[in-house]
This record gives sequence, C-alpha cells and structure tokens, in this order.
Amino acid sequence: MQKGLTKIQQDILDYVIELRSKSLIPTLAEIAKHFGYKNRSTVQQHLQSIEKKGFIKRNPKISGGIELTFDNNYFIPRPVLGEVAAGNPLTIYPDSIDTVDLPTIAHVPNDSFLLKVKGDSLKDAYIFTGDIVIVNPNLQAENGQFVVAVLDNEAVVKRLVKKKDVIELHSENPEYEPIIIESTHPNFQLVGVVIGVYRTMAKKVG
Amino acid sequence: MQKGLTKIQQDILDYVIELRSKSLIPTLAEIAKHFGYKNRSTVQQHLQSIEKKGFIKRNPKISGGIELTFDNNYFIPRPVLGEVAAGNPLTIYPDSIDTVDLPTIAHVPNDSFLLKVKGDSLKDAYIFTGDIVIVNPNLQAENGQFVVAVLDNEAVVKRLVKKKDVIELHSENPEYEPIIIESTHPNFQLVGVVIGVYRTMAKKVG
DNA sequence: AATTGCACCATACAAATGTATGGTATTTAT
DNA sequence: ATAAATACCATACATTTGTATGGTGCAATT
Repeated sequence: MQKGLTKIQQDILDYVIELRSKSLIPTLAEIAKHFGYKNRSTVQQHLQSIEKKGFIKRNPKISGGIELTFDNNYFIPRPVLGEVAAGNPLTIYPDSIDTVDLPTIAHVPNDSFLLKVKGDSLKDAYIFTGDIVIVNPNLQAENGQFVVAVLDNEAVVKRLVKKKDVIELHSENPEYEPIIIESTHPNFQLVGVVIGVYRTMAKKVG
Repeated sequence: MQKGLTKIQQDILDYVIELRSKSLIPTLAEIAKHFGYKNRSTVQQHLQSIEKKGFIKRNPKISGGIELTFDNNYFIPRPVLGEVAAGNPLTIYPDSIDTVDLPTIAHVPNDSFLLKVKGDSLKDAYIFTGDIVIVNPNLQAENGQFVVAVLDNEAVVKRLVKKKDVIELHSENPEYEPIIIESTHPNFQLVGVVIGVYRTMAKKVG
C-alpha cells in the first residue's frame, strides 16, 4: 500500500493503471461498474482524493476518458512493429508485419517503436535473437550508436561508424565483416537509433 | 498503402494507430480536428468505410472512444513492459551485491513491475548494474527461473533452485556462493518471477 | 461531545459522445 | 451517359461524459 493512500484508493489506482497498460482509458462509469458502485460520483470522489494526495494529476477531458499523469513515469505499452536482423540482413517477407510497418514508421514520429532481433552478430553487445530493441526514429544518429537501417529492402541493426566518405555498419561479433556504405548508395536509409534493449527471459531449468 | 484503402482512409487509420501506441484513444471529434474537418460525421463515415473493407472492427462504446480490433496486418499495442505504480519512493538497499530497487512490495499492481538492478552477480546471465528487470508477482516460480526475493530486508535477484528440503538462490557469477534457504527461514519471501530484462543503451563511441 | 475523514448514494446539468439521415460536389467506373 | 464510389458538410438525437452539490452512516480523533 502506498503511503497515504487508503486500500480502496489504491485499488482504484491499480485498476486504472492496469487498464492503461492495455491501452484502455476507463471512464468513471466503467470503474464504478467494476467495483460494484451504483454511482459514478463515488469513483469521482476517490479520484479527487488520490489527486489531492499527489499521486496523479488529471488532464481535463482528453479523449473523453481520464488522463492520468503519474509522477513516476515508467513505461507505456508500445507496439512491436517488426523484426530486424542482427547478423546477416533479414529479408523482409512481403506478407509479414515488417513490410507493412516499416514504412509506417514515417507516420509514427515522436515516439519510439519496437523491433524484434534475429541473428547473433551483436552478441558481444549482449543483444541476441528474440531480444526487442527500442528504436527512436527522431534522434540524430551519432557515431558509435546502434542504429536500425534499411539496406536494399533489408532491415538490419548495427553499430554506426562514420568515417570520412563512407558510413560503416559494424557488428559486435568478429565473425561478421563491417558493411560499408558509400554516401552514394541508393538504397540505404537510416531508420532510427536504438535506445534500449528488452529481453524476455527464457525458462532455464537447472 | 494497404490494398483497398484510399489514401485518406489510410491516413486516418494510421493516425488512430499512432495515438493508440501512446495509450490514447481518439474520439471522432479529435480526429476531425486533426485533419481539419469541420464535422465529426466525415470521420465517422471514413471509419465505416474502413470497417466495411475489413481493416478494423469497432466495439461499440468502450471507454467512450473508438475500440479498434485489427485484422493481423497491424499490431495491437500490448503491455510489453508493464507498469509500476506511481509516486512511491523506492526503498533502496545500498550495500549488498545484486540488490534491486524495490518499490513497496505490499502494493503490487496486477501485472508486472520494474526493478533496477545493482551488482554483478548475474553477469553470466547478461544482467548488469543499471539493467531493469520486469517482475511478475503473480507467476508461480519454477525451478531455474530468475526470481526476486526478500531476505532479511534485502531484495535480491537470483536464480531459483529447488532442492529436497531447501531452496537455493544461485548467482550466475562463479565468484558468488549460492544462498541456501531453509524452509523454516523466517524472513524469506518470494516477490515474483523475472520475466524480462530492459537495458538502456549507453552511448559508446568508437 | 463535537469534529473530521472516509465510503457511498442520489440527483442535476452542460458538454461531448457515437450514430443516423440527408445533402452537394467531384471523381471513377461501366 | 449513367451509376457508383468518394469526400465532405449540416443537422438532429439519445447516451454518456465529467463535474457539482447535498445527503447518510460510520469510525477515528480531538
């Protein structure tokens, strides 16, 4: 239980957080129904109490629901848009999510998106097959950063090394040679900068 | 552009998807305003067209907004990382290896929460200081999984090894000895199972 | 004994919601 | 040339929205 919140207030806050993690914004009536209240105003007053205690703030009337701005912003759910190759470039399959959604990136500025990694060329950076990289398409890619790039219709994640006249895409695995991009390369496009890695833990019995 | 959708229909669909990736559910009026329409019904009819073409389905009146159920071509934003409650100060246990920053445990939201890792005892599992582990408190901990436990007011991340009469908490670093918990241990409590790892990428110039 | 906080209900109201219906102009297809 | 689809506007309507206000019962302080 959080300091200062009563159990019921905490329950309501938890419920709102839970729904938000599913990309849903509950209304007062929905919260009331879930907790068995006959009236919305009960929830309303609880939310006012929670707000008064400083645990949330409310942006009035956004999207018709309740906009909660938490003091402590952790993560909000984001869509996984596709897969990228860490080793040999991954061919984008025409009917998979990749093809559809990689161009969609241009339409989704302002926040990051997620891509699933295949291949082991980044294993020395502790990025493995199945990992999910968080990519920000709006950041300026700096030397040494991991980036996602499209090369001849193939999406790859590599470390960016800028040199005089060329751009090199390095693996973190000595088995792979760097990819050298001449500035005149027609089908090269930087998609974004890798700002994080997420990995689901495999069950490992031992 | 998707097959069968006009450019405007595609733009509207993209806009809805973009907002959903930010945990926002737009109303007809908001969409209309964004596209410069003077009337909601224009958007309404476009959504009807998109629905008629099978790209979305609408669940009537959930959360006051528009509920879109996509057809596979797009990804529904899902709670990849989970959320933790807001505003509560973290209790920090500074001086032991592989500690975690632990929010007040008594309050656990229904889905997972995030913990920050300190120490290097899990380095062979590629979990390092600064990494954030995603913990699900509702899963049954199985043998071999990474778990978060509280031991004498210290929170630790370890690999769980169940034996006949005792529970052992193993590090993934040979420098550290396993911790052996007798079943009668008074101050031992399992908090949850580590289901994921998140790491922010440090800028690494080379 | 009086007060305060908590949990809940009921009612009222302006504003916003999704939906329906009818209309106009342009483009595309037959 | 006619029909159909597209793109947009306007108006109307029942519901739902968040908010405000007032009230009841209860527990804990003061």
